[in-house]
Amino acid sequence: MKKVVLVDGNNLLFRSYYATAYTGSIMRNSKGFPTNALYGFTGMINKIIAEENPEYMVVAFDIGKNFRKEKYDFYKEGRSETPDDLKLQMPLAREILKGMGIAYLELAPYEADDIIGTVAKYAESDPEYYTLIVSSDKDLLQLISFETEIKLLKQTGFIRYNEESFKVDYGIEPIKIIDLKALMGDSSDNIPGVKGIGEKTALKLLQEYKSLDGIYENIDNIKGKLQEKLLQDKDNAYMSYELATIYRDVPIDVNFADFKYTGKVGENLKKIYEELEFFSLLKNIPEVKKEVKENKYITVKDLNEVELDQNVAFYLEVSDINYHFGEILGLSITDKNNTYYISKNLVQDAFKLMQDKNIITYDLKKALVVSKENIKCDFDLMIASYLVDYPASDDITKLMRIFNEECLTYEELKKDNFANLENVITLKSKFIYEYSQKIKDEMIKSGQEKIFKEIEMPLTYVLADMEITGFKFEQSALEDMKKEVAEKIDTVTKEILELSGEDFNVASPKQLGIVLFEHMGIGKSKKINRGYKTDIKTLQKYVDKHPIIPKVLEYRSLAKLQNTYLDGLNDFVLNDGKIHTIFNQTLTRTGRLSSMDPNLQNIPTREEYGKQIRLAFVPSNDLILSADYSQIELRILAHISECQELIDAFVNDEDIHTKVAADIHGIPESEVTKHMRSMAKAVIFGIVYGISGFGLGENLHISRSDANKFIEKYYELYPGVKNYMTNIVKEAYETGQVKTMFGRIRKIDELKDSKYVVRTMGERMALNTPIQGTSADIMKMAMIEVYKKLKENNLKSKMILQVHDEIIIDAVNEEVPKLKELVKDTMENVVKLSVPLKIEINTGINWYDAK
DNA sequence: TTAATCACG
DNA sequence: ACGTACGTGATTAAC
Repeated sequence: MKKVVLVDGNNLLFRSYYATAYTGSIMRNSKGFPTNALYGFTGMINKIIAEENPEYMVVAFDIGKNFRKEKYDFYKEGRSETPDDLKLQMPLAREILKGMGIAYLELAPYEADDIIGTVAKYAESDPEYYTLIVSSDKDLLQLISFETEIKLLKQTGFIRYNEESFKVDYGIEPIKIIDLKALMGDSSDNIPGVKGIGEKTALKLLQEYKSLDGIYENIDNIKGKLQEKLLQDKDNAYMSYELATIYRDVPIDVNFADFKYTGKVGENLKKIYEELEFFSLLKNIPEVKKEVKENKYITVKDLNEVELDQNVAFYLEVSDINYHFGEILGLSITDKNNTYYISKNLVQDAFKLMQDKNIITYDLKKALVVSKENIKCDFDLMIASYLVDYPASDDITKLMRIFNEECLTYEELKKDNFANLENVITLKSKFIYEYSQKIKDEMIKSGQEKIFKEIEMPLTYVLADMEITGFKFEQSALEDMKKEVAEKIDTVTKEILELSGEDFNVASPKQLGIVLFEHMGIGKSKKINRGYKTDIKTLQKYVDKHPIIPKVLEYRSLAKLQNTYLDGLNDFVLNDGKIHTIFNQTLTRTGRLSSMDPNLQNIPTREEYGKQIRLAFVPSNDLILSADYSQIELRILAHISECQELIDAFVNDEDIHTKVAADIHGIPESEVTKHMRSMAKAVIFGIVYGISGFGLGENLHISRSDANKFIEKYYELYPGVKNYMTNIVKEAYETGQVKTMFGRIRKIDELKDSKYVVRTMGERMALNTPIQGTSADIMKMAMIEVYKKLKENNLKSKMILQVHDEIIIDAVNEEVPKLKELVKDTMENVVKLSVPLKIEINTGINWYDAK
């Protein structure tokens, strides 16, 4: 016997909706889309599957006009209109079922009941099937038969009726539910029945006279008021009979093969759950094993048998996303004739085989770092993709997806313990071979070939070397600090709990907000999503209000130090005693690098205490040398805006902030106070970011109008800057993009957005990107030059880090004088602007001292 | 998974 | 009336 489960879909949706809607606020996703009915619906469907384990399953829905309503327009009258929030969710219920691989049926003008009745009828005609109907609607009880059962859902739990148990409970045949309804009516459907007869009387009558007909045939045997009522409403009774009868001949195709439930989940289910933010359900989706694509390749046994064409693409797979921790798993090479799979023991030799070829790949830096081979490659598809705005993730399959080239993602590949390695990497090298020319053409067409050839590709080699070299990290240098911080956190936590008079998690912004702003009533704070805002800026306002505030601030900074740096960095120290970061060369929208695992570009320096983390960053040679560009972004602003006043100031090596302060106040530089200088500094930085009067006011704790005056004055004094800002934004709107001095492009789609906030953000990006991006370009060029000269001069000192406007060199003592000269000269002269570039160099026995 | 917070240029 | 400074990464709590 095969089990067919028929579900009343509408019933489930309504139940789920009203189960939570009564509170007034229903569950929605972050976009405000209602999700309560769908959440309950999906949960119930899952529960039915788990409890019933169906072989066949169909969910039926009401849709369109209703033939009962057409005939009797009072039918279901008085029922309140389906709420919009529920209507919105209905189509998605169908989508979820599709995703779950469950069949559904709907056909106007029939109701879900009729469809269920029809399918059940088909099932009854075939002895192979037996049916279970799931609903909370008692009307459906009329469908119970020897082959059909009902799981009648109750507020909590359910009652399961078969023919026998139904008879025991009701004392009538299931089909007599119709007669019962004809007598007692149904207020929810506005079926009249016989006035004055309820369930009890109706059942008594039916037990005695078997049916509605039986009752009227024996009407003379019924006495008094009851007879009167029955005669009075006879027409209504028969009409109600008709309305209550489920129509079991709905013209639908009933093919049980279509209803087969396999448990196989469709790919879109994940997307729907993500969209609805059903994270708990997401976790329970059985992993869809993608079909492994048919793919021809040669598994290489002996490299001597491989004859490669001059143009080759390769892809190297590594066992960990953080390739410093991974090992080579295998290599694939594609040329115009073949694709080869090369197992890991042959990889090093395979690179030798490719030595004199024209090589292309994806993620050259990874290959350089992991193989330690000197691979001469002049086209990295990852970098070209980055420049023309294709996905340039460390997982090439994101890019492949764009071109509909299906391939297991790295995560999927790894989850399976790399079982499909050969297939996957051969697909990847083939993809690189086939698509590189197209993306290269787009890159050249965009005018970024120079950036690609002269900056990004050479830089890859420099970064690979820096990553391989690493930064020596002396954990022991932090031992005392670690102990001290742990003790301080302990004390401060106790103090905070004592001052507040309650026990809570200080690290929880939500709990902290409640304690400070509700229980202690320290002040007001902006309400955000999950509670009160408790960031530094907010807390700072009340720093003198209550002694708990400075303690919380202290706790925060100590916890940060401990978690991120004192404890966090240790995980990244390899056996060589060094930290090897990964520079992401294809991530930022401005052209900057980023650093991760760990991020070495955000090691503390602003606060003296945190700065001591840098004591642990030591040379593996003799000294740490730091070379940083002084005010490079402002110099670039002066250059591209052609603002003569600013250019002159830089040419004359003036203190730019003092000069601006003096200009704004109309006083000689000698009279500029510290305060005036720092205000001017904030204004200047604000300008570079495209600040508003409001923002500057917030920042400087001055009124908005005063801030506006500052900005106005600034524009008046430096009209070139104002001019630049106007023009660059105009250009950005016209072309949809901005460029750096060296032609790096950033598309700014935000400018096309309909929302004002988004557009103004786009304008600020347009303003800032040419400045930040040009600075990034200059730094990259400088790094390439410095690297080249270190090699040319056979110096053993090594560049190990870049922090946007600063490079760090692990220096050999006797090379330091030469090094200082070489680095300063190279970095200052890497490009010629209308203002000089200025380098400051410091050295020390660790990173802390090199300042 | 996302939000809040905080570290850097 | 709106909503308010560019570019990043790591950690924790909350959902």
